[in-house]
Amino acid sequence: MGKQMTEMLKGTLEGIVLAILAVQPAYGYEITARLRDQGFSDIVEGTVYALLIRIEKRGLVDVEKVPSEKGPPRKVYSLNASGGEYLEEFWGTWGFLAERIDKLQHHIENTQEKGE
Amino acid sequence: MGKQMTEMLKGTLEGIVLAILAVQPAYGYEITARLRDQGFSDIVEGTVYALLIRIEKRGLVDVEKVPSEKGPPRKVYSLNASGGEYLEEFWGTWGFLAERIDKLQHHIENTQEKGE
DNA sequence: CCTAGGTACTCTGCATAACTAACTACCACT
DNA sequence: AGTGGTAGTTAGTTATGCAGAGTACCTAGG
Repeated sequence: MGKQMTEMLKGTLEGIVLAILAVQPAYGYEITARLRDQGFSDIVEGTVYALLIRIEKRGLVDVEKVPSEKGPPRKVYSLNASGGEYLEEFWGTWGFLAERIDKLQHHIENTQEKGE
Repeated sequence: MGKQMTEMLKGTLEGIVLAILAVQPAYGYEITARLRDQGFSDIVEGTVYALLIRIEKRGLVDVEKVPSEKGPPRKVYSLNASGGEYLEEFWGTWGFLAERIDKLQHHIENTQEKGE
């Protein structure tokens, strides 16, 4: 989706993945596939795996190794209490930002109506 | 506002500043002050100036030096045609991302209603 | 047997962008 | 001379996503 999206995903991708895990536990390959289904077609596998390791190190998720029928064992991640709090914080930050940006956008629309 | 906001601003701050300039031309110090007024209380001056230089190098804005009564000359930035296109693209990218994230959030709310 | 391909995860190096923190410069007032 | 508000610059750090290659496990076809 281009450079703009890449930069915008910094900081939001983490929340997106945590939100996916809040619905139900999942493993990396599955999360990547789900992101692709939801329209994030350019998100790279390596990015997701790195992110998962990061949030694991921060203690936001619990991990369980589960054997797979079709390949190497899966690392199934699930959101824990700490991750839940962090996700709440994320919603707060996101909400704040989204509100300001929406206001700016509407302000421009109104300006253009009157102005040009 | 903390680390989450810092990361989330990557990619969006640029759009925010371009949007401010779309309303009317402004200089760096003024933009910083306006951002602070709008609730981005922790945004650092250096960040804004660096961003302005970046978008100038990319040709998204025109610059004019205007003497100030109260200090060094101001660099007044105004959005040009190229910047306008880029801002349109930004709205598209932002809209896409905001839509997915909002859907995820509502999905979680519904899941929690039924589930726990 | 061994090659191709799907599943699943790891790793190194790179680019970008925001932050920290200091600095320069101009002006007014005391 | 010193303080403080205005206005912009710079060097170094950190965090995160991408590119691209590699490892490992399993199944099916030639």
